[in-house]
Amino acid sequence: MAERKTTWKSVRDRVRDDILAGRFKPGDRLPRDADLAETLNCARSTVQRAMQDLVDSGLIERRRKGGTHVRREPIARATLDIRVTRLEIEQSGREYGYQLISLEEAAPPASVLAKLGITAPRPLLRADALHLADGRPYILEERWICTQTTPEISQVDLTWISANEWLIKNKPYSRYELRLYAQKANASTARQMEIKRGDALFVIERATFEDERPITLVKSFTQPGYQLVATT
Amino acid sequence: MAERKTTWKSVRDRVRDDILAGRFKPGDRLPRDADLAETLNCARSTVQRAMQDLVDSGLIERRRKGGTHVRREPIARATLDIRVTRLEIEQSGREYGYQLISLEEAAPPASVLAKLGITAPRPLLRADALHLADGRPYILEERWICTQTTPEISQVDLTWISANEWLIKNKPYSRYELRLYAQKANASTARQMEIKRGDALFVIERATFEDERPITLVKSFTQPGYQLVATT
DNA sequence: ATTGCTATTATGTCGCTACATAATAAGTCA
DNA sequence: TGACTTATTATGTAGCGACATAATAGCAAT
Repeated sequence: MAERKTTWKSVRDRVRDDILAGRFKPGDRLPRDADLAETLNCARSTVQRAMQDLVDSGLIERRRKGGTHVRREPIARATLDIRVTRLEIEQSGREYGYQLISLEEAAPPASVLAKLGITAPRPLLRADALHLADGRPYILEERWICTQTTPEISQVDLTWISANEWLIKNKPYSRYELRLYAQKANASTARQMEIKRGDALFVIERATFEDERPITLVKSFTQPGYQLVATT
Repeated sequence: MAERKTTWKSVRDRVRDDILAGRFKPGDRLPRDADLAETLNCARSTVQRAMQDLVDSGLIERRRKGGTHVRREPIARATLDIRVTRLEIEQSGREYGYQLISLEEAAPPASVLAKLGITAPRPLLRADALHLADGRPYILEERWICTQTTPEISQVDLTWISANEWLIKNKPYSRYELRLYAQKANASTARQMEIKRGDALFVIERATFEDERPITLVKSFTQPGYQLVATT
């Protein structure tokens, strides 16, 4: 009899329901953890865990002494999983192919330096490559690699190994920044991806850092129709 | 003396560093929580919290009895915060404007029904609107609203209130699906957004549900140059 | 050999206590 | 009155113990 147990998730769901049902409105103050624990007949640590989860999901705000409040400005928070391109293709049942297009040391444009947080202009290694699914262009990547922080890359034969896979295995990062946007395909991109010039491309741009030191910046131009899906 | 304390975050960082530095390779098994707790001189619950965080960030996998392993296929996980358009504009210091373009009951295309999980074809309420920043088109939204699950919407004057804001305040959702992609502007979109036909638009498509019952599907066509930024 | 029960192992969850920390309010002394 | 100290309040973090649960291994009966 009685209910089986009070898990922190059930507490979270209950509080969330209260908020979503409007029993607590944006800006309202929620009961203290201790009180809630008593009414729900559980320990405060259980409530605390539930509340922390709601903070992470962006529904509430908590301040010491100030208490817990429903966020005034709700935000929708979603999680994106970005897989390695090879796996993304293989796991969808298609055959993966990789092709190095060019590899050279070059002076990056200011925008690239800015995104990597580099102040003094310096040449970087640029590697362009194509990921193929069943032999057809799937993602074109334009990559800038910091030779200063990753000198080992110069000894790797990127003709066969994707820089991405090498870096993932050999150069861990502690932080990264993602930028998502749309761009028209220019002449050379269109040619390499076998699409029409002017087609709308979804671009995933990722800059990785290790301890604030830049490692690499990669722009992935995806085939028209590509979608990134996220769920709550 | 001795070190001050062992926080679960310090444990997490330590384990993460071990993995990133290659002391544990993909697929390797990590020590049991209990052992780790002993060597680090802390409680198992502290280790457990640290490990759970690493699971959430996609670095490791845990299975009861099976133990903790470094994920073989690393995934990059990022969190996106999607704010209400009005706030996004206001917080960037620009003036927000809203304009209803059209409002009518219509038969949605199959793709819309599919994304909302509706099997039997039925008319939905369609509301198109424009969000303006400093008087210029910023986001064009094309929205389908389930009148069956949200009949109250028909009594709201959407000429002045954005359907988005009304729904957020009055119709909570428990789950949503996000789709991000790029699309060429067609003639009418281009006209409404005051851009050129064929321009590459970044599209944010969101379907919200309450308890698996569909509420609304909205496609937000963003002004060229729009970027979505996520950080770890 | 196959099925079924039991033991083992490692993680998952929860309660309780204790102390830390941040924010604020109240009080105190010059 | 103003600056400093102290108390209060509510959340944050950690420890420890206990039991739950899932996955596996081992053993036993047929």
